[in-house]
Amino acid sequence: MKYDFARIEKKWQAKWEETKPYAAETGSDKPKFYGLIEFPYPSGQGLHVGHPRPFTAMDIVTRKKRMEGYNVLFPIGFDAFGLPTENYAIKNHIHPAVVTRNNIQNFTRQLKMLGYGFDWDRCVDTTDPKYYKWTQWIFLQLFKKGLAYKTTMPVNWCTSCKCVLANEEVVNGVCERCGSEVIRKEKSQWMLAITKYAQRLIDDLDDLDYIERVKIQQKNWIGRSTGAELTFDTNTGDKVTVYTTRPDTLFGVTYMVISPEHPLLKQWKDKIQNWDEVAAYQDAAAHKSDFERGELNKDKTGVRLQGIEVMNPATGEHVPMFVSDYVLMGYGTGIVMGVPGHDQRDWEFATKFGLPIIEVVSGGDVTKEAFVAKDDSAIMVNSGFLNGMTVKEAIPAMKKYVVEQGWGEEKVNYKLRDWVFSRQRYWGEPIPLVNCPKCGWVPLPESELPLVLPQVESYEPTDDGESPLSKMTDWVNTTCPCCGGPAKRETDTMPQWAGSSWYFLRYMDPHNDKELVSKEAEEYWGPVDWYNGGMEHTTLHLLYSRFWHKFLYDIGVVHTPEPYAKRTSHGMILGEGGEKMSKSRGNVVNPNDIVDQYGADTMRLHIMFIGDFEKAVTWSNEAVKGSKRFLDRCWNLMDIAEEGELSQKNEAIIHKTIKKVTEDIDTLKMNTAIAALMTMVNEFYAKGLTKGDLEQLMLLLSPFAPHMVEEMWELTGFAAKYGKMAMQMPWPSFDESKTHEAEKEMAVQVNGKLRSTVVVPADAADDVVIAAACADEKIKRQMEGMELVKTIVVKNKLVNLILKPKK
RNA sequence: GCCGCUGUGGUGGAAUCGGUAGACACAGGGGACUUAAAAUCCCCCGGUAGCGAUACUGUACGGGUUCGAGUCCCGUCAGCGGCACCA
Repeated sequence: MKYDFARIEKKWQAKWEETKPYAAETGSDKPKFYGLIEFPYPSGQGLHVGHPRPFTAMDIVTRKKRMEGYNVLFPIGFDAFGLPTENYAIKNHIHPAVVTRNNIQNFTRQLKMLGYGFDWDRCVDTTDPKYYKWTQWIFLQLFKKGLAYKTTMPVNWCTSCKCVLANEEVVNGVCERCGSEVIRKEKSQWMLAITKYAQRLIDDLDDLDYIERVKIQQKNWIGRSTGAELTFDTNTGDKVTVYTTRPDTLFGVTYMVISPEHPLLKQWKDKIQNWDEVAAYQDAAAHKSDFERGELNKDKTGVRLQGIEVMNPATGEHVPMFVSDYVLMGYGTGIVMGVPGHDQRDWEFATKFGLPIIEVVSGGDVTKEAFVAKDDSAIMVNSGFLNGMTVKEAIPAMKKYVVEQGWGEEKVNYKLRDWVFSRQRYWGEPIPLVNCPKCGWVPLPESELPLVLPQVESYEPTDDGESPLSKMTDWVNTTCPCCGGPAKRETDTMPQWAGSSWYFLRYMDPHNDKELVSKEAEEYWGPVDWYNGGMEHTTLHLLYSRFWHKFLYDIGVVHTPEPYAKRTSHGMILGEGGEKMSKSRGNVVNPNDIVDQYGADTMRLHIMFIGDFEKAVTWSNEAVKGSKRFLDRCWNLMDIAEEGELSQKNEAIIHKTIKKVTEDIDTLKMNTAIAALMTMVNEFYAKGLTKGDLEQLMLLLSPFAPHMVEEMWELTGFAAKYGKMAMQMPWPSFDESKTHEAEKEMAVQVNGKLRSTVVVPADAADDVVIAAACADEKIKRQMEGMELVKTIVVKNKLVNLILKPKK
């Protein structure tokens, strides 16, 4: 009989739909396993070939876990708020909710076509008011705890999306999503105080089973640095405070620099003799985009503040002060001390403005460039009491001294900024706050949640940077929940990242209308045991959701401080030619086409076989045939399998393969697991097999090719025999002692070079192996005129004979 | 500039703790079956020399450690990813 994948896949998908073998049971006595994949954004293009890679991998992991006796939660949902849908809606004059519904339907159909074992009854949709009620609820809790605040600040503004962006959404100075220029704009925005959690977000990484590069990238993004804040006296009577990681270089300070945005400048307006010049510089800086301002190798610019002088407490000397845009307002104090001898930026600035350069750490030539010591054993010079110390000694010594003298204090800084949380767009969760002229910002009572997104005529972004909701006067004008007086609703919406920051909790208890998640369900399922997703979300979704989860932990909603016990990441699928798949390149592969031509099981198998899961791989339509061929060969084994239990002749290969597949699935080495299965099948063809042998193959193959295996399971009578589907059987176990062959082929080396091989009994004693090696014809020839001076035997692997010419 | 990762046949990729480099596939070549094609089955497939046994050589490059290095150490080059005027 031919392997008719189209008929078989349809048949089993219908059966699974009906009998729900993937339903997770909250509270079951079995050990739980919660496997999670990043829920997709339901775009209009439908499923991309990139989606099945992580989905299939986690599907295989969870199918194996079920067979190992776990109560598995493997859910799916849709992260459906966001700009592409909104832009499509604007262009085609269809409501975004309608677009979203259609896209979700399409995605659902495609995901079911691939045979994933999702518990569909737990499906969530972030745009469903029953879902975003709780997104809004979490925001209100953040607001009540003072972690959501509104402030006016320069923000990233995408000129094309007409919307603010979080720092994490700006890549190389352009919008992460549309690639348009991002400029800085003063706007009043809702912010979330993620920086309050910076230290915990670093510290708690230590105990998590995340792949190392994710941890490193998160730590770099949070960017912790330790140093000191130093306060200097000025001739105006005001004090200025700087942050430095190198207080030991205080004796080398020859000037100070203040950021153009610093409020102190305005305060000094009357004291700065060249105010007009300074104001002009401030104005110019304000008109530069972040990209222009941050451009590499750019000339240092600045203006000296005439009339302002700062005293260096270490030397008692007065140094000039400048305004320059190389100092950022958002980091440290917005003022830095200039140490041109030992900071390249300061050196460039000092050189340009003719400022003195003092060497305080020896080892370089500060007349040519700043000397930044690579290790901390360089010696301090020209630095009073620090002279002769190494940098390593000088830093703590100076910190201590600074504190004793009352000049400043030790300080930790982070590059992480608070999260800009409002967006001037329609298709997002409304922020459930009301602005009352008397009471200020007032939260909506929780009983009034969800605050449903109103129907509007036009959801186009406005040129004045206000949300489309602002034009809905009926909706905007409301009464204050606090005093009952007239008040206005917040018209900005939440960013795309809001709904995805907690969705994994909703899966645990998706239909609860009383709570975000019940205590019982959360304590049973939490935390997620294994979360796989893309590297591109490391500093966005992954960091944001860890932050929200920690907050929910603090207010007692969840029982663990971290949401995900384990995090792995998959590589991208590239188009033919090794380029990123894109419509414009015309190299996009649609999973539909592969499924139509070869079937879902081939698609699943191939996307796992294609290469190392963590690395990027190039898609090749040609190579798919190999995976189909393998499934055909598995199918055809039914014709040659003889009656009988597990056979003696195949025992070793079967146990070896069970071991390999079991271990490889746990470490996501799906490609080598499949290679091992191929090797076993090749051996079955060479040696013949029994139905008992075939049974083991079917069980091992079941997570990879579930449709075909169930059909084979039925045809070979095992379904009737056990009264279960293959996927419901226990995972095969192996006996370590049976994984070894009775005889081993061992390599024989002479002076480290391979010269021959010999076959000896497994685990043969060293002298037996050496004797066998010396008896080998090829080795005998090598040994002529030589004497054996040493032997090295590696059990079951090789023997190395060290020969020397006879005297 | 800083941090991290990766360099293996024509191609995708395998190689526990340092132990037979190229598993498993794709492509290619040869053969069987067939009127023919597809499918299937068998054989070959890093390079050089040789009919062959075999020998030499080979994991980006240059050194080193070791009985033995794709794997460890030092240096160089190339590519990828992240961060980037963060004081």
